[in-house]
Amino acid sequence: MSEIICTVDIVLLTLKEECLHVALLRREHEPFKGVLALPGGYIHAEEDADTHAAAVRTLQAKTGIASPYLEQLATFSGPGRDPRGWSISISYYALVPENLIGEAGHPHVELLPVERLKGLPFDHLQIVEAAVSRVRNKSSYSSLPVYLCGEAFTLPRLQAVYEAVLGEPVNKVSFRRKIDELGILEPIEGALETGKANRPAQLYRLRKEYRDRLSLTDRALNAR
Amino acid sequence: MSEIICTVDIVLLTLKEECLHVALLRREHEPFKGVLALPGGYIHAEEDADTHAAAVRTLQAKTGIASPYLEQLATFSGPGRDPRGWSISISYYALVPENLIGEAGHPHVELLPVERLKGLPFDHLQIVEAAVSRVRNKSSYSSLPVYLCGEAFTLPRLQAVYEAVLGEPVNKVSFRRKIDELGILEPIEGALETGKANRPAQLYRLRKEYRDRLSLTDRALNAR
DNA sequence: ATTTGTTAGTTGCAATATTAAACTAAGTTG
DNA sequence: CAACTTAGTTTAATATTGCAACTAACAAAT
Repeated sequence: MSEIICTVDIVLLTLKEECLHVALLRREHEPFKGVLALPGGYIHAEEDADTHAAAVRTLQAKTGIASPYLEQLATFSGPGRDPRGWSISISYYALVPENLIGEAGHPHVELLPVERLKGLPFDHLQIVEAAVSRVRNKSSYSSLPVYLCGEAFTLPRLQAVYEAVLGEPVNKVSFRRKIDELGILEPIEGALETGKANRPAQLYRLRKEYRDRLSLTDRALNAR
Repeated sequence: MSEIICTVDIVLLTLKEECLHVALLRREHEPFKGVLALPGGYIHAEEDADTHAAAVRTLQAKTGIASPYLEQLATFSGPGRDPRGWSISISYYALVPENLIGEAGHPHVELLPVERLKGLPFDHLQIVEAAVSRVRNKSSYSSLPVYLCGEAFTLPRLQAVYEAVLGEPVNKVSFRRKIDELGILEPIEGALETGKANRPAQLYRLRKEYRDRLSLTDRALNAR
């Protein structure tokens, strides 16, 4: 009955040079040994409390990155996607600030722009595309992109992050109003981003209660 | 490695007496023999092209219903959800008009209101709640609820369906404008809903290109 | 045949939301 | 200290929404 191969795959996304990048690793074993692929691995029934735990464990083991925003994306399946046989991949996506990959991430993690990816094994291209599409969609009516920022950031920076994810400019006044309505940010008292040749910007941080919870709006931030 | 139990479960939803109902069946085998549960079953690796095909097959076999709007919901997993061992349920949700369950559906299908469900085995309550929540959310910015209507329906009827799903009244003028913008409907030439003691309403049908594709708006139909 | 009641479908307008453009604020650089 | 640059706010125009009132078209009652 169940000679089904059960795995998890993680689409770890970050913003690098104002473009979404996905973290890939060279496979250590066959099939596709040496080929760049999504971090993933078998579910360990003895050890994992559920597939989310399997994804957390796998991401930590393969990339060194712990507890980012991690959400289930979808399950991909079929007899052809893995040459070893009928397989299931419960895929997750994660968003992290770029510096976190440099600091906590293993040195062999490679970041590639999500546009014009090619040569990915299995159905990993399809999985990445689904993740990017999900992130773009969700970003237009939620606080999702804040997870691409670090601890502290300015509103102009956050706006640039939204614009990079959405792929289009957004109105400054509307953006600030929507972010205000989301109620997710708090100003860091007395902390300004100085050093640049202009008026310094207020630094903000994510409120504690939204560290791993999204905030949603009913009106989109952009025009989609 | 893989003594993992792989199943699909389907949350088949319909509108009955203006309330969302879920289709349940009494389990024929242990565990939970005789208890009302979601239609579901093992993935057949020899036979199924993927989990979507497994869901279609299972739904057809257990309820007699073929090719409704069927979409993947999420994957539920863990050692405790099924007493037989570490298991995975790739769950799907489907929307059908009520009469379809009466006609094509097997006679032992039971429809229960999704509110105040209790006594469901496994984590089926959680799965139903996730499905209902997804449907409510998606309905506010898409054409999803049309799949709860039959072949032909009037705009006032469709509005009542939206209101039942969303759980709140929607503005008539705005509703009609949004539905018009969705571009999913075409009037059935010369077909009016007669017989009632008032002006007859125009009958509409879903355009061919949207029979299994949603149409989305960026502005919600309601206030959420 | 005409009036009454009821719901379908539209129109006009007031209230609300969005956005562009202009403005003020506050720093660095030359 | 004038020039420049970006932060953040204000104002006004534009677009969207939603209420209320309207006309339309039927059946049932008179």
